[in-house]
Amino acid sequence: MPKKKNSRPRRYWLFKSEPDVYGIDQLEKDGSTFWNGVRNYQARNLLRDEILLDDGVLFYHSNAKPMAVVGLARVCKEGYPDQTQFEDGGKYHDPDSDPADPRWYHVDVKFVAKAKEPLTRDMMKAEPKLAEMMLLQRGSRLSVQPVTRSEWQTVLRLAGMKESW
DNA sequence: GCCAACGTTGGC
DNA sequence: GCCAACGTTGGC
Repeated sequence: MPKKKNSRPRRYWLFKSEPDVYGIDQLEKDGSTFWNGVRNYQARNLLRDEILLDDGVLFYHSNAKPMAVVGLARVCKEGYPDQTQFEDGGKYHDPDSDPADPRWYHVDVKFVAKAKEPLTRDMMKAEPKLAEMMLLQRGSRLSVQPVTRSEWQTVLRLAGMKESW
């Protein structure tokens, strides 16, 4: 069972998405979306237990030209079961997941802002303050990952974005 | 519980 | 298109 969610200072995250599948423009148009289809336990634990209402989300385009942080979102609904795991024949169907104890969770995020210019991976790599960022580490594949407050502030500054909530 | 084989992610 | 790094699966 999910542990009790205590109130705590806002935390920061980076969500990866392939723009061909779901990009920042689509999020801007939709206003908000559920971040579904994550099938990795480490990411699941974050989505279910750690990522809370009003947390900040950097929207990153992976497998794209350019690879970049392209916008800002915020969590508008905390972890709840991803229904696509129960859709028979669906792409995200997991026949081993028990509806009484769902295996996969997701959150909803709301569009906040688009970067004035995409903050490219190359630009991020050139910034010493971001050297420790998980995104930039070799072999880092987690699609939902934590970002430190200092990294968050640096990224926002470089991308010309402001928190507006 | 180990680990080889396999599948996927995602930068290059 | 390649392939390194990871995660998962399944035989033993």
